[in-house]
Amino acid sequence: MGLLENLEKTTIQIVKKIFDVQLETVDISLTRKDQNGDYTIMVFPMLRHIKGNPATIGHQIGEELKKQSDLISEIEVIKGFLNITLSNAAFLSDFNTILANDHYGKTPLNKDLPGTMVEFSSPNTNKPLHLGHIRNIVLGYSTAQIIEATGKEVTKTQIINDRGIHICKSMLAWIKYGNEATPESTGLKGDKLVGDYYVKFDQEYKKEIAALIREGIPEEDAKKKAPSIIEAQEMLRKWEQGDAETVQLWKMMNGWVYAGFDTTYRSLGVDFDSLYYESDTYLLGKDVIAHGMNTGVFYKKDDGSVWIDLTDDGLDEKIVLRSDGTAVYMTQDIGTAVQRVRDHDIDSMVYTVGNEQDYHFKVLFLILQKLGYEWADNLYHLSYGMIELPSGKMKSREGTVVDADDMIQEMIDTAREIAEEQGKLDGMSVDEKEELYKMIGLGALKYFMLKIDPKKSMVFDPKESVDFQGNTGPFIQYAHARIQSILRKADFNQNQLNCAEDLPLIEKDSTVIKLLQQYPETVASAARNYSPALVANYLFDLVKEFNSFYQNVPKIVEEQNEDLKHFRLLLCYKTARVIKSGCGLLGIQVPDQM
RNA sequence: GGCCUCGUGGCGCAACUGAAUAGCGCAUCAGAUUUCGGCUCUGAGGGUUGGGGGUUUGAAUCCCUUCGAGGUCACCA
Repeated sequence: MGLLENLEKTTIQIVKKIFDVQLETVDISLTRKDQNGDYTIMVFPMLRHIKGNPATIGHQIGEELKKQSDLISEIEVIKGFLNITLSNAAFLSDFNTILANDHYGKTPLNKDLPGTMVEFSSPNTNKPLHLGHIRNIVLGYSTAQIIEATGKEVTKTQIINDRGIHICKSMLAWIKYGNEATPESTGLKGDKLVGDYYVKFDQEYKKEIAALIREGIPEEDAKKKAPSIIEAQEMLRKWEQGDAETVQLWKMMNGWVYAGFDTTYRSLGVDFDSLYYESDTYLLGKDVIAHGMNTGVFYKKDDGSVWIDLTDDGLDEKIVLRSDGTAVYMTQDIGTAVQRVRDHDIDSMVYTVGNEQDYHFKVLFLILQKLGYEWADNLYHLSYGMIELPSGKMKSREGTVVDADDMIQEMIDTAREIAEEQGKLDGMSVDEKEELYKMIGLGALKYFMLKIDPKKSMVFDPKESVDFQGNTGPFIQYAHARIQSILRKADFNQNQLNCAEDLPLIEKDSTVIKLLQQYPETVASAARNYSPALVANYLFDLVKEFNSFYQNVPKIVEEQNEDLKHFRLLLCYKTARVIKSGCGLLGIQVPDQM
C-alpha cells in the first residue's frame, strides 16, 4: 500500500473515532512550497459532515495522526489546512515500494475488464495526410496508450474513407492525364500521386466552370453541368453497381494510398489493431434504423425520409435515412458503432475527430443512447481544435496545407541543425546520429502537440518545439539521456534495488520522491480525462524537479557515504524509468545518449 | 439568429473533483560561474484570471449577463 493511501485510510479511521463520522474520501494534496510540510489534508470538505471550527478539527486529527503513526514528524494547522511533515523513514520506505514495482504506473492487462476502442486518423484516400492529421494521430495514439496503462485492453482503429465522389475525381483525372503513372514509375509516394490527380481534376473542373460561365450560364448551374463532374458522378454510379473495371482501378489506386499512409504512420511510430473501410460500412445501420422505427425512436416523413426529433434535448431534428432509403453519414456511424461492439469485446469507444464535428457526435451519442445500447454512455468524442503554423492558417483552396511527411522531415532536419551546431554528438556513428535526430524531431513535434489541451486551437511553431529549454520534448529527452550518463559513470548496478531507511535526506530528495509517488495517480487521471496533456505536464514538472535536485547534489558519483550514494543513484534510476514510461504513453522515444 | 467551445502577466501554456499569497516556460532585468553577451545556477520585476453581477466560509473554476475569437446549424462525409 502506498503512502498516500495509508494516510487517507488512517485519517478516515481517526475521524470515525473522534467525530463518529464515516468519510468516503479525504482530500490530500501536495503542500504549497512556501509552507512547512509535505502533504496537506483539507479539512474544509469535512465541514459538511462535521460541525465546528476547521482549525480545531485539523488540530484534533493532526495530533491523533501524529500519535498513531511514526511516519509523521510534524504537523501544522493553518485555517482549514492540516500540513503534515513526513519523516525520512516514511519517504525511504515508500520509495522502496516504488522501486520494487517494475512496471510502476502501469496496471497489467486485465482480460476480465471489457476493452475499449480508440479511433483516430481516419483519412480520406484522395489526398495525403496533413498537419491536422498529425495532431489527431498523436492525440489518439497517446490516449490509447494511456488507457491501456490502466489495465484495459485497447483496440486502436481507424475508419478509412475510401469511397465517394472525391475518390472518383482522382480516378478520373488519372485516366485522363495519368499516362499509366504509378508510384514506381514516378517515384512518388502513393498518396501523393493520387492527391496530385485530385488537384488536377479540380483545376480542370474549375476551367470548365469558368468556360460555362462565359457562355452565360449561372455559376450554380455551371458547377453542376461541367462535364468533369458529370463524369465523376457517372463513375461513382458504376462503382456502386460493382463495375469490374472501375472497381479494379479503385482498388489499385487505393492500394497506392494505403502504402503511402503506412509509410507516414511508420515514421510517426504509430500502428492500428483493426481497420474499418467505409466501402464496407456505408450500407450499415439501416437495420438499426428499422428497429428504432419500431420502438418509436425514429419517424418517417411523407417523402419517405427517416428522422429523429431531438428538440426535447435542445437539439434539432436530424435525418438518418434519405427519402430514397439510402444511408447518410449518421446512419453509417450508427451502424459502424454497433458493428464494432459486435466485432470486439468492448464497452466503450473514443473517437478522435476534429471539433468541427462536435455537433455530429453529440447527436450520434444521443441517438445511440435512445436506442438503448448500454455502452452508449461510455462514448467519448476526443475533440481537438485547429492547428496552424506561425505563417498562418492552412487552407486547401490556397494550397497552404502543410503535408505531414514534409513536416516530419522538417522536424528531423531542424533537430539535426541544432545538434550539429552544438556539436555534442561527435562520438556517434552517422546512423546513430540520424536515429537520434529522428527521435528528437518527432519527440519535439509530439510533445508540443500533446502538452496543450486538445480543445484549444493551437499554433505549431517548429522552432520553439525543438528548443532544448522550456516545456519541450527535447528538454525531457535530454534529462533522460543525462541521467543515463550519470548511471553509466557511477557504474550503477540496478540489481541492488533497495535503499537503507535511515538516511539524511535533503529537501530536494524528498521532492523528487513525492513526484514519483504521484505518477500512477497522474496516469489514472489522464485516462479518466482522456488527457495526454496531464502526463506531459507531469513529466515536465518531474524533470524540472530532478534538474534542481541534480544541481543541488552535483557530485553523486563522488559521494563518500556509500548508502547515500546508492540511494541517490536509485533516485536517478527510478526517475529515468518514470520518464521513459511517461514518454512511452505519449508515443515519444527517449535516447540513452544525446 | 440558435447551439457548442475558448478568453489567465509581453508571448505560449498549467491549475484533475471550487480552497491558502493564481503556477510554469519563453522573453526582460540583476547577480554568480564561465578567458566567450552564446552553457549553467540563483534571484527580481511583471496579473482586479475579457467586463459586470450573483451563489459560497472560500470562485479562474459553478449560475446569470455582456463583450471578443472560433466552430456548427446539408437528403456532404
